[in-house]
Amino acid sequence: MKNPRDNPSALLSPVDCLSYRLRRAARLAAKRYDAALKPAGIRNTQFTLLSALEMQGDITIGALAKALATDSTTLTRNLDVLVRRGLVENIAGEDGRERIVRLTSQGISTYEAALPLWQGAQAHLLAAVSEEAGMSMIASLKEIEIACGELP
Amino acid sequence: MKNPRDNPSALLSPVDCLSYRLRRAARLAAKRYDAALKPAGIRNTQFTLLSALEMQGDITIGALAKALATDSTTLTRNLDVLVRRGLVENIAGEDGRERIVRLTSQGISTYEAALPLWQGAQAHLLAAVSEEAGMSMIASLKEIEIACGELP
DNA sequence: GTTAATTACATGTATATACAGATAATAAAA
DNA sequence: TTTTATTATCTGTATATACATGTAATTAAC
Repeated sequence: MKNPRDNPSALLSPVDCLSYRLRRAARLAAKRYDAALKPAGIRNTQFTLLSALEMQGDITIGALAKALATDSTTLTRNLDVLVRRGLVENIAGEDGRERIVRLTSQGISTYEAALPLWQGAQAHLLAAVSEEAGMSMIASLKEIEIACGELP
Repeated sequence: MKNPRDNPSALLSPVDCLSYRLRRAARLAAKRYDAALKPAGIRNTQFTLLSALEMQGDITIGALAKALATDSTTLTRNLDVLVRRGLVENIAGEDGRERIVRLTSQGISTYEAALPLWQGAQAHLLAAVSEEAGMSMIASLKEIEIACGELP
């Protein structure tokens, strides 16, 4: 019985709800990363935005939202926080409807200060879990995303 | 190279941030469960609360917060929503500081209406992922929680 | 070329989340 | 027993999240 389809009842109790377990693990993990990133003055969610902007360069809200699989209205407000703090700036795009965002020099500095802190937290956590929950974990999470993304 | 410790650099790029991947997967999963639970008029987060109350019976905020690994202040407000909707009620405990919560009859009805909807979503998702991302997934998530919980 | 449809983003509203600090009640200490 | 400490919960504040809807700009239709 290697496949859950062979024994679906095994995970059909609400305590094993995939959404609940993901949410719960995400909450706890967020705390650890937040603690590690504290010296840089940002949260793990903000680190994700900074790293995405650092990699992608100038990008519109819509494109970034798609890349991060998040709602664009959420992204708008999350970015506003970083703009207020001077880590991100807006630029006018060719298309008057678009809002192009990029890191400021302060945003780059903050990201560079945060990167080793993040790496420490990531390495620490990966070292604490088994292989099953390490390398394969990320792959499994992506698999879940695909399964969730079947609907529009 | 079966253990991530043997090749830590593999997951040391922010796109593979465990916190980010968990958050992202949790967001997408939540959408699916929310859609499935819509006919019952509750969200997946609220379903978790109802199911916990259904199983635990009368319980204080603090005890429930510990069981759900959530902040008690968060729980206070999340429960308030359900109290406003008449699904949960408060009772005075022996200890004047405690607030004991329990399902109302309407809360029980809602839970019973939601349960098969939830089971459908859970079964659908489990059927869509491989064994690696199914049964072992939950175990891996719990392992991550343990790794995250090392600190107070 | 003016009108209609689409697109990109912002706003209103609501929930989820948690830290810091406040409040009230119980327990411990003196 | 009065004071002090602890405990349980709530409130203030801030971020994260997304749906429904609004607005402005671009494109397509006519």
